[in-house]
Amino acid sequence: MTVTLADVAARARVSPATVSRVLNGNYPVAAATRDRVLRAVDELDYVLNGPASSLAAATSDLVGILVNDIADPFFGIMAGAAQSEIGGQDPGGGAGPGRAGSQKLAVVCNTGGSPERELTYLTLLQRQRAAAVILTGGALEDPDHSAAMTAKLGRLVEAGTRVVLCGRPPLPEGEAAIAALAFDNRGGGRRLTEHLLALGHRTIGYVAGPLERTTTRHRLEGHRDALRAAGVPGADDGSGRGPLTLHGPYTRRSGYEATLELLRREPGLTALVAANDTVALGACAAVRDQGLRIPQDVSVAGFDDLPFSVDAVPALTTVRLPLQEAGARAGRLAMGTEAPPPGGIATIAAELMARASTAPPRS
Amino acid sequence: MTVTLADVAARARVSPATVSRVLNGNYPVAAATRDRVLRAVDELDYVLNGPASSLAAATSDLVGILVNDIADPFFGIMAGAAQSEIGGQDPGGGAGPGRAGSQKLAVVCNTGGSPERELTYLTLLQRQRAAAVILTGGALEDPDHSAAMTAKLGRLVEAGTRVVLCGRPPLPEGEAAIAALAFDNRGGGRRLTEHLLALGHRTIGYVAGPLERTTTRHRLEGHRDALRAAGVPGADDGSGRGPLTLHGPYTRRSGYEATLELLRREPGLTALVAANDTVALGACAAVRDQGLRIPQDVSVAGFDDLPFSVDAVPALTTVRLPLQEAGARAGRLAMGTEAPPPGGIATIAAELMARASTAPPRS
DNA sequence: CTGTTAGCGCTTTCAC
DNA sequence: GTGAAAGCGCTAACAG
Repeated sequence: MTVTLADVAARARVSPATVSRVLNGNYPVAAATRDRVLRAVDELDYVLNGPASSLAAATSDLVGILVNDIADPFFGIMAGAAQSEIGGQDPGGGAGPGRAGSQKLAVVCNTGGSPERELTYLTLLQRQRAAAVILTGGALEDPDHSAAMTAKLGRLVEAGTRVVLCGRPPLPEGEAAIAALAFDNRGGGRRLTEHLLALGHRTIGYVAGPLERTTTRHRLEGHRDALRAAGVPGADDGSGRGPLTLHGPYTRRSGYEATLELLRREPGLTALVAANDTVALGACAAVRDQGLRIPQDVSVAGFDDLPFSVDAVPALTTVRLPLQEAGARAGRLAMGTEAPPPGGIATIAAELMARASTAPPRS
Repeated sequence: MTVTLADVAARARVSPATVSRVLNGNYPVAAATRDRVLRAVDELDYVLNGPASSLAAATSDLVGILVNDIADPFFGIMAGAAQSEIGGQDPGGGAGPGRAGSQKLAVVCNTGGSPERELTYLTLLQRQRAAAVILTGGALEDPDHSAAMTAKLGRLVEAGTRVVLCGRPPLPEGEAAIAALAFDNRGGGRRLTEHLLALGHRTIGYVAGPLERTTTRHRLEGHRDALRAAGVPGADDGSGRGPLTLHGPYTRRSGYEATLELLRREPGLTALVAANDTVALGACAAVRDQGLRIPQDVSVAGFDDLPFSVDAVPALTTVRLPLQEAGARAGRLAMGTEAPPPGGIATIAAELMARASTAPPRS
């Protein structure tokens, strides 16, 4: 029923091996022969059988990109940039319908933040003998899950799959073969709070991300570092959860509700730091709904500098993460077209974007 | 080196065939045998070889979801919902590390709006013998590309791949086997403009999406329909491009620049309709930068009702599309767990969300 | 530069 | 309920 490589070979009056060589373009073939083969491919509308080819070659052209939330532009931007580097080039050499050169198939897999699904996707990709896997965004810090991840990634590496971490800290046990592009969440968090402190704020609420996520912890630590350095007390009770810190998912709703609660607990609050820009938007809405003005009554800051943040009213003070660049670099690392950073680890700087949503406190 | 099914069979003292049957669970196997096999799988940390299995079975468990822009939540929301339906269930039966039941691998492919990449991805998925393909968002209306798409999708269907359109109108030549979930962009566009007309606006600018996209055309047609029905002239010069209509990509920047231009051309503008919410945000920024107030001086409206729209200041009037529901339904159609709509085509309603960014004109 | 020959690891009749 | 055997369609040595 379906056309096979043998059919093409017959029509082009060459051996299957030759057709394979033409298609893979990784072997010298006479121009005349190649043309004949290519013509046969087009005439028969032949499409390579991926599974068969992967089986024989023991590798596939699948590259998996794991994201925690595909509906969040934070991940979409990184994934899109990575995908462009991987599968974005023009199909090589004026390809006809049947061919697609040595194209890799970059695909994004949405874990929804679930550790089980993360592992499941890795198994599925391992099953497909994926050429590479990119893990984006913060990791869960649960020891069991960490161990399972380390083991699974180790097996992938062993099987020849390239593994790249993008916006995620290196594995605890530091598999050397795994390149990591880590965001400086801690430094960014610190600079953001320093900015607030410099403006004169002393009572600062913090709407943090979900517990046990590296991203959450690092941003929070940066915040606490700044507070401590300035000798501002009260934000840390030693448990890592100050009375002015509330945890929740990376959603607008979480920002809204946590802000209401924080404002209730501490009416003297003059500034609010959110886990990210989306949460900050919710926080802004809550502040406003309480009849307070931003930034006159309460300053609000986010993190990530997603595209919509500059359009918030007032424009959101935040910390810019070069998501596009990081994603692209991860894509190149996955393709092997860029050398891994020294030590396998690169820290990517986070830049403070001071805008209109923060100002000196009222009094 | 890597563990194969034969290794498992040897360890469990059964034949490879039996292991295969246990793993696929689609055949009677004695409980004792099954346990022995499962134990061997866990002990050896066996992972099925996807390509080999796909080759032998002539199908794979890959499901492709094509999106125009993965960084746009419009697509992220649909893709995430679809992916949940497809690969989101718990791995069947307390699966150990090696197994992943009959899990499908739902993957999203970012075309970036490029017709070539769209075709390339379809070829790549065809190559992998994908179980299903979901195409989301508006289609390009170029006749050549349409023909190529129709041909390629026809071939996919022929090869047993289920094809679902989500938020995309049915193919011109209407392949019966392709289910289509189409948004009522036209009706939504019409109701939005009717709302503006009812408020008293007569000079309405329109920042449209890219040319030759079904989504762009349908929304614009709805707008024109409403104008025509109300007897408002000037917005249509018969070419389908009124002087108050400007086309551009679905970006904030496009909204910003087009709005500046529109305001320059027609200072008497009292309302502005944008291609979508993202564009509307850019439009708002431009209006504001011109020293005009929203909605007192100029009303602004978007389309899609993305999550951030309600947080815009003022909250954005827009048209809500049930992206989540549509994506989930597309996922179920792709899995075959939901019956296709009668005739293979369902039109999904678009609901007007009148909010604070629109109000009666000044004078 | 091209053809021949073995498999790659799994599924699936067909027997038992 | 289980085993044996025959491919699935391609790639990759080897020859020539």
